[in-house]
Amino acid sequence: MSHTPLPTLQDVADLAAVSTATVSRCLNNSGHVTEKTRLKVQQAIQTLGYSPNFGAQALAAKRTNTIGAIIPTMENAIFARGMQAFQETLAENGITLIIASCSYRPELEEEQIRSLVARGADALLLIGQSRPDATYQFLARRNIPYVLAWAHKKDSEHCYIGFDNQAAAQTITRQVLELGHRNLGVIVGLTQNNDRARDRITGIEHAIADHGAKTAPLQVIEAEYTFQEGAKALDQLLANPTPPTAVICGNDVLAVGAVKRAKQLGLAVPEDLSITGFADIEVSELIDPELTTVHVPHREMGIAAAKSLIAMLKTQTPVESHLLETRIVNRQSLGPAKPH
Amino acid sequence: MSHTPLPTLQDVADLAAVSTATVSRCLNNSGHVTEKTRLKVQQAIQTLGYSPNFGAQALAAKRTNTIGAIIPTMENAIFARGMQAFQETLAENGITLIIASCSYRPELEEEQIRSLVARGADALLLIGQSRPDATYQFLARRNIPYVLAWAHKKDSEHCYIGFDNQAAAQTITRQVLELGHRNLGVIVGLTQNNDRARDRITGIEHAIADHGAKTAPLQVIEAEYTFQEGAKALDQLLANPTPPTAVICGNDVLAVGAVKRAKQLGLAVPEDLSITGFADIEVSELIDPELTTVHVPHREMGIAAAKSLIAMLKTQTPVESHLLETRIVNRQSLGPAKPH
DNA sequence: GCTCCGTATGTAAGCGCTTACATTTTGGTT
DNA sequence: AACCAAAATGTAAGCGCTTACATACGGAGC
Repeated sequence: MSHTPLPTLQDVADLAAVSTATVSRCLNNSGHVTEKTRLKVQQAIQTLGYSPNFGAQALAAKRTNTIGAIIPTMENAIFARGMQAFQETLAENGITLIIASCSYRPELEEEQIRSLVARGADALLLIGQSRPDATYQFLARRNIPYVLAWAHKKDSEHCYIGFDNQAAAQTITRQVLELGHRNLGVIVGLTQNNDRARDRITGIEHAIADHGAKTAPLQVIEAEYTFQEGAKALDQLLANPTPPTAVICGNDVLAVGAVKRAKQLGLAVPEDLSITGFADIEVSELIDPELTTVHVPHREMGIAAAKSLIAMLKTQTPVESHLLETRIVNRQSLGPAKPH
Repeated sequence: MSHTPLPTLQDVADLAAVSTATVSRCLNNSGHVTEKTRLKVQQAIQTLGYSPNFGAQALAAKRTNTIGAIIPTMENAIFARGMQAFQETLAENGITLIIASCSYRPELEEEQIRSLVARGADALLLIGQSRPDATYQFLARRNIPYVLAWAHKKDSEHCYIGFDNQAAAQTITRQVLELGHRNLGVIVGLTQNNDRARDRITGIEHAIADHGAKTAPLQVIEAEYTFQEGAKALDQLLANPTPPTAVICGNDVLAVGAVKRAKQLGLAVPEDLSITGFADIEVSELIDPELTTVHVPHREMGIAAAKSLIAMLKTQTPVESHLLETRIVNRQSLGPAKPH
């Protein structure tokens, strides 16, 4: 299979009998072109099957119309729906998304950030805030706009597009306490490099402090975000001489794993043990009993993040943070504490 | 925040007191550079914080080190693990992955293919084979290598990296028949634009024909790949005056939805109704009873696809198809037919 | 009809890299 | 010490676009 070289802008210009500048102006509809010539050019593009060369465009225009996102994981559904919406919104605006994942490893995230920037990403979406100052400086140095999603912090220098993890955890914990539970267990992601997980623990602690009732000491287990780890964590919690009557999970994946394990152990959920989740991803409705969890506005968040980034790119100025609301979805896995 | 312009290759060359050609050779380690000068250059790159300009690199080298993948959906986990492995393997070879999804819509896929190529994808991964000739011609015209994953066809002009959907479906169906089931239902994805789904149905039909036993007419329901649709499809199947005793699903998501629905309806799985899946994704072990399903070598497939594409790019010649094995994972959702 | 001005179009200079080809250096031979 | 091939390095011509600036054009106002 031989191939004639692909047509270039020049070829189009020649065929349409105009200059390359005019063709370029048509392509980027940057105005100042008569309808008549626009048509001529369009015609030429059609017949040649022309399509601009990406590299040349990027080099000359100093932008790639590419936005990068680095998420902790693609393996489970936590970020899937949000990213989908993010992508769709970008696509509507002619921007391509490149996703990388970093397995919750900060040094890998750092590497991915550099790689995406080297790849020409015009802007970035990052998850949460905890990363070295050097990284933020790097982005500032290159003048790369970014938003931090899945979290929120008031009066920050960064642009957050997310929700208040602490408040959300606090709310669901309050509800658990109001149902009479006084011995709580917590299963949460590895807090080492995960500010969201830490915030959720803080929220739980605050709820307990605020409520005032005398409670057993809080038992916290950290676990990787897999069903299996959620199950193992539950085992640990139950090994305690006074096991909790309610387990608050920092994540639906963990919660669902815990529910499954509880059932295997012959515990009725929520009669013998209440379990709550966080995120409201699809599986939470799959498991029996269905999960009572914190609903996170995945799609809204993705859409808002895309819009903010696009605005930043257009105006070259920072954009306000955007706080989204979470709410409790009451399904079946949370019930009143057994009277003793 | 002002910024001095980013350092260029020339700056590095100046600082290291060599020519730009030498720096470029270091960067692409294309040999012919003394260790001593390599070190000098490395040094200069370090102190300047230099990073190559993507557009310029792409323009000059006529390649972007980018590979595109267009998958039907990111919303559920069907392709997640395979894509993760694909990505990792590409990354090891310095190649960036851009993923797009097309929601099982062919016209959208077409658009995405063009868009990824326009963005400079050097090669593509596509799912299955069914798409217009024009699309394949487009790729040939641009000389873009591609592989078709998640499927396999002997003696094809295309390079397949996948498994035999028909054979796999046939095998699990045989097992169902051997357990005495004579009235089978099928829940499968929308076959309209999904050759894998069609192949699986064919496999089921062949198994029945081969087995020879007298069976009730096969009832096939098509459904979108969501838990809810799987549940609805089961309802339809059970509405039949002689409902099936075993339901073969073309997909774990559908199967899991069906299992959940069966339990809601008070049917014991597999005592009252057997249900099988296809894909062996994470949720299949989550549901109770755990799903008996067809295990698909997700990661191997992703890795093989990456390697093939890389080889094609390097040698500029086609690469052999690669058939991967599936196997049945016997868990709990398939049991013997009730004697009547 | 002439001037003036706003709008449409053309000209051409890069953008920062890769690479074919030319040139210099190196080190082993005689 | 002179010679020569092989290896290392340098030179410079693009790659295909965008865009600042220059120019051409065409209608309004006098």
